[in-house]
Amino acid sequence: MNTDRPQHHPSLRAGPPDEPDTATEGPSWFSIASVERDTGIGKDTLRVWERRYGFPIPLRNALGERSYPGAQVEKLRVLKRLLDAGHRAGQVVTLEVEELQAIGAAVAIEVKPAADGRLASELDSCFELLRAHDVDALRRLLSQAQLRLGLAAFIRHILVPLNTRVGEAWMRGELQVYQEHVCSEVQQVVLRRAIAGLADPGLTRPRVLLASFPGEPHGLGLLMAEALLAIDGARCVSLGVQVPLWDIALAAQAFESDIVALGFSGCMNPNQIRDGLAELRRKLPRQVVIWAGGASPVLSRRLVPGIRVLTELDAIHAALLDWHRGER
Amino acid sequence: MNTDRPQHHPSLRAGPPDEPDTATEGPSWFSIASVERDTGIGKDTLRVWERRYGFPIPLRNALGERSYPGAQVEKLRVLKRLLDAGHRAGQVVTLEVEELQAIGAAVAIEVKPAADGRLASELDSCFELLRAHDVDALRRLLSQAQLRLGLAAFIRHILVPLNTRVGEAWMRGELQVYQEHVCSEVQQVVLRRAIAGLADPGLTRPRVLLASFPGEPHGLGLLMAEALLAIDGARCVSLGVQVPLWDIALAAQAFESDIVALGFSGCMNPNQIRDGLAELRRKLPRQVVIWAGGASPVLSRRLVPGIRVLTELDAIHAALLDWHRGER
DNA sequence: CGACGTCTTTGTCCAGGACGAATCGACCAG
DNA sequence: CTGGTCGATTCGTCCTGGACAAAGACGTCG
Repeated sequence: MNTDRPQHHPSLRAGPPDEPDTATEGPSWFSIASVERDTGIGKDTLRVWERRYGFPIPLRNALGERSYPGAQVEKLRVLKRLLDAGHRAGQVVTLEVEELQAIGAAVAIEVKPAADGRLASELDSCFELLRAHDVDALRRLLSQAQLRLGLAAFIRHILVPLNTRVGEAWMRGELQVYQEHVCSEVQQVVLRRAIAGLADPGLTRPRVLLASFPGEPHGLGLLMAEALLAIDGARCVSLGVQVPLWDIALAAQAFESDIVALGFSGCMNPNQIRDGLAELRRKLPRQVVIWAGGASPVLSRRLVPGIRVLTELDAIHAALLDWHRGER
Repeated sequence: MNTDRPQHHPSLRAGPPDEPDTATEGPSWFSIASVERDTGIGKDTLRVWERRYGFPIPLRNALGERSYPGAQVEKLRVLKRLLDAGHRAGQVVTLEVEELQAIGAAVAIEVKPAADGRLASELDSCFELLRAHDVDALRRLLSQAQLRLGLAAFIRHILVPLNTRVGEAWMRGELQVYQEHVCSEVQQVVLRRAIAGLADPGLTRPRVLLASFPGEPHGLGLLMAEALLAIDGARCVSLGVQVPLWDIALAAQAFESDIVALGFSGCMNPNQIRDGLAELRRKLPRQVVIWAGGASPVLSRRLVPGIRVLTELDAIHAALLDWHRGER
């Protein structure tokens, strides 16, 4: 379970040792394992891209191992997001970073529903606070918006558009990854507080189990779903992210869940989703409903039967009504 | 970025299709990629173990690809935890599951400081509620304990021992993985609520940036650290888990952090920790302090200079005092 | 009993070949 | 034009088997 070394290309040190890299620049070198971790692109894929498309072409360290410059890793990050969005490797791998960002920007302008003015300006404020690194003010603003709009509207009209916007800004290179992290963290704080403040649902049904598959690191969507479910009186138990299939099935049994709700972001392997859902469907008793939600494109395509796909959060309310009506 | 298939070993279906696997058993097959994800053991390692130690020996599907039975995956999970605890592969890989669990149980009985009676019984209650799947009662009990003991004592005397105990119980096979997930989730809810309830620290120093490296999925320790720091008046910004080094450095600059606190659980690759810390130390200006905390055994060994290692949460308070005294 | 050198263990990397599933694109029928 | 079928291509992942360095274990000598 070992050995991994970013940097230390012998003759290629970053700068004079007494002038530490200012963090805004200063080249670093990454091993293939680091790159896999940081980009989510597998080692095999990296090697085969090199062979087929001529990118990335890492340097080699004294041992003959690949040593990727930071700039290539950066480009790989952008590539990965484009790939997650449905682009094909052969089409985009050879392009320059600017072209990639142009593609990202292009999809962005398409969607601009221009909500009600107040919401729009609130959204702008959030975005600006994020850019200004004012975490406290952002948290305050979001909390206020949550109280004013109510939890459901807050999620629909603030959080979802905010996340979309942040993702697009990142793709255009206007936002750093850490700002996305900060944004998630703040949203999580606000959401969890709101959920905790909801009345205890008591012994009502349905009982919903929330989780995401192994390989799926994003939990924000799951949390939003939990909030919306809790509003409608469902009893939620969340297992958090990265739960093995086996344990989802066991938990559903232990908690006597009526519904198992899974969240999938775009960064998860489509095949894992498909096969995992099929496997889970097989493991769970027939009367347990499975809901699959999230931004992953595969969900829109044909899927395993016996799974209800909720491509947007709004669908949760309707699906709950259906459940109460006895459909499943 | 594709292709991964648990199950479907052609001639080896789980059971009659109209009697769905009861989830408590029912064999499944896993591809090598699934096993890597579920166990954290790399593909290369799995193949080399097979060659060297004769375990695991997966079946092969029609394509000649490895197809791991669920039982082997289960054993690999136990193995991984033992390895994380410092055991050597050659010593343990060939043992039977029962022997492995015996090893796990052995370390468990060593530590039994037998705290004050009330705490001990409270701990027992938590554990029992977890076993009984009573999430609501567990959350209630933890919340009450937090209010009664205060946040710091709550973390030290309830949460830390509880997690130790849950980990050991899992190792002995008394608890399922999903119960660990539930336990984490509940703790997270209670902790976040407590943190949100703390008074806003205002413009005090130090400003602390919290994060974990890519590859480190556990955020609970980070959250506990955040709580303890917030109690002592530090201004915390958390980036959450799995943040690329680069972005930690950028964020430290953007937020003008005085301290960067990293969390490492045992499941992270030791080399990644060592190299990552060295790299980060190089990226950050000298006046920014780096704290590395967590359960990972590497932290106890000699490490990069310029990093302060906090092997237990209690050390945070002292370290903060040192910081205020101007040491760094 | 501690410091040092040697042997062994162990995880990761490499090359390059192979293959199935998904996608594309041309063609044809309605 | 629309919609569907069928080969060609694309693309990610898996395979084998060899290699090597870092870290641990072990024995020896001061």
